[in-house]
Amino acid sequence: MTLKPGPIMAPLVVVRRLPMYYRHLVLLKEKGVERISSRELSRMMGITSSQLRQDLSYFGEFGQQGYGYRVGDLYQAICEILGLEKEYRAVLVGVGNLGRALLNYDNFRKRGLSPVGIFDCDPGLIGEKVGGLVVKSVDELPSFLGTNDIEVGIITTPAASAQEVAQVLAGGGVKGIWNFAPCAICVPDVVVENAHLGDGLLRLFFLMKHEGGN
Amino acid sequence: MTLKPGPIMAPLVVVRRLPMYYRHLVLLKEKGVERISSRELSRMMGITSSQLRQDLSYFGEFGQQGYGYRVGDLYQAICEILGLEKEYRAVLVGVGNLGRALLNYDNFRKRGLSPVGIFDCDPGLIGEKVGGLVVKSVDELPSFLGTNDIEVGIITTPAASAQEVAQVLAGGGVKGIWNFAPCAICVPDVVVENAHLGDGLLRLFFLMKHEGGN
DNA sequence: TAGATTGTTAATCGATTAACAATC
DNA sequence: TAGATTGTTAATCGATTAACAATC
Repeated sequence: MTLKPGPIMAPLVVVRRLPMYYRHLVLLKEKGVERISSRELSRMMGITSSQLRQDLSYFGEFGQQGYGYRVGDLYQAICEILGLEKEYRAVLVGVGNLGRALLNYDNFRKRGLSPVGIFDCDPGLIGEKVGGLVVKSVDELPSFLGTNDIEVGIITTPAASAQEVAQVLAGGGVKGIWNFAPCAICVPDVVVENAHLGDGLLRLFFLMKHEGGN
Repeated sequence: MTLKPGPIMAPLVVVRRLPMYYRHLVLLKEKGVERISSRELSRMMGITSSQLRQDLSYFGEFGQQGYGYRVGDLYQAICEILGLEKEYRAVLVGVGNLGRALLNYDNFRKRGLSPVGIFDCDPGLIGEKVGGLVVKSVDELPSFLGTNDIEVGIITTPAASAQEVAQVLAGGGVKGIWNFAPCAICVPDVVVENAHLGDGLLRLFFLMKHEGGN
C-alpha cells in the first residue's frame, strides 16, 4: 500500500479512467465489500485485469499478492490521487436551471466541492436564496474573488457570456474552471474542463444509427 | 464528396471525436467561412492534419486536392454520419432543475432532438407546463410510449429511480437512452449513453493537483 | 502550368494484453 | 505448504503521424 510521492505523470488515457475507478469503489464500499481482486473489479468495470493493474501501477502499489485489494484502502488511494482529500471552495456563475441542478447535486459536496458564492446578471434573481446561498450580482464577482480564496469557478451562463466570465475568474485567481457553456473558453494558467453536454447526444445518435439495436 | 454507403465501423476513438468535428464546423459556418484545409481545421481543433484526414477517410471522401474542404459540404457530411438529418422524438423523465435545463437547451432542438412528452412522479409537478409541454405522471409513461413512436428517452431522475425508468423506456421501444442519473443502468437492445456529469469534476481536481498551473 | 492539398500507405509510437516471477 | 493474486516485463495490437503519389 504505497502511493508514489511527488507529481504523477500518467498517460491522459489513464487519467480519463480514474473517475470510473472512483465510482466503482464508492459502489463497493456502499455494498460493504471489503476485499476485491483485480479480476473481479475489472470485470465489473468492463476492462481487463491487466489494464487495471497496469493503470494503478502508474500511481503506486495498493494490493497484496495472493489477496487482492482492500476496498477501503484502494478507495483512499484513488481519492488521494484525484486530490479529493481536500475541500475546494467554488463560485458558480449563472443561476439558471443548470446552475441550480448542480448546486443541488449531492455528489459535488460529497466529492469536496464547496460552493461559497453564486452570481447572476439578472436583477430579478439577485437576492434570491438558492441552495443555502444568496445570489449576488456578477458585478460583485471580482471583489468577492479578491476577498475570498476561491479555487474553482463553475460557468453555467449562456455561451455569449462564458469567455468574459472566465476572464474574471482567472483574474480573480481561481485554479480551475468547470465550463458548462456550449463554447470553448480560453484563459492562461488555469485548468479548464469543458463539460460539452451536447457531445453525448451526438454520440447517442451515431450509435443508434450505426449499431441499430446491438 | 462521397459518403461511404452502408453501416460504418470506425474505431471508437474516432467516433468519440465526431462531436468535436461537428462543433467546429458549426462555428466555421457561423463565421461564414466557406473553405478550409485539413491543416487549418486541425490546428483549430488541436489535433494533427494527418489525424483529421485519417479520421474522415473512415467515412468517405469529402475534400478536393489542392483546395481543401467546402465547409458547408463537410458539415453536411458530418451531420449525415452522426445521423442528424432526421428528427428524434424523445421523452424526458424527471422534471427537476436538470431536466428543465435540458428542455431549455437550444442545441438539442437544433440537433434534431424533439421532446414530445415529459414525466415526473411528484404530484405537485404534474399538470405544470415546462418548455411548452405539460408534465405527465410517470404512471402514464408506458401507455404514452405505446401510442407514440418514441426513439429517445432522457433520464434526469435521482439515481434510485433510474434503472426502473430505463426498463419502462426499453419496454416501450425506445432505441436510445441518455442517462443523467449518477448510476449505471442496464437494459438489453438499447443504446445507452451515460452522461457521468461528475467525472468532469474529478478530472478537473486531478489536473489542478498534478498540473498545478500549467 | 505550378502550387496546394487531398486520400492513403507505410513507419512510428503508445496503449493494451499476456505471461510470469515474486510473495502473501 | 499450496493456492491465489499482485506488480511488472515483454509481446501484441491499434492509433497516430509522416510521407507522398494523385490530382484539382
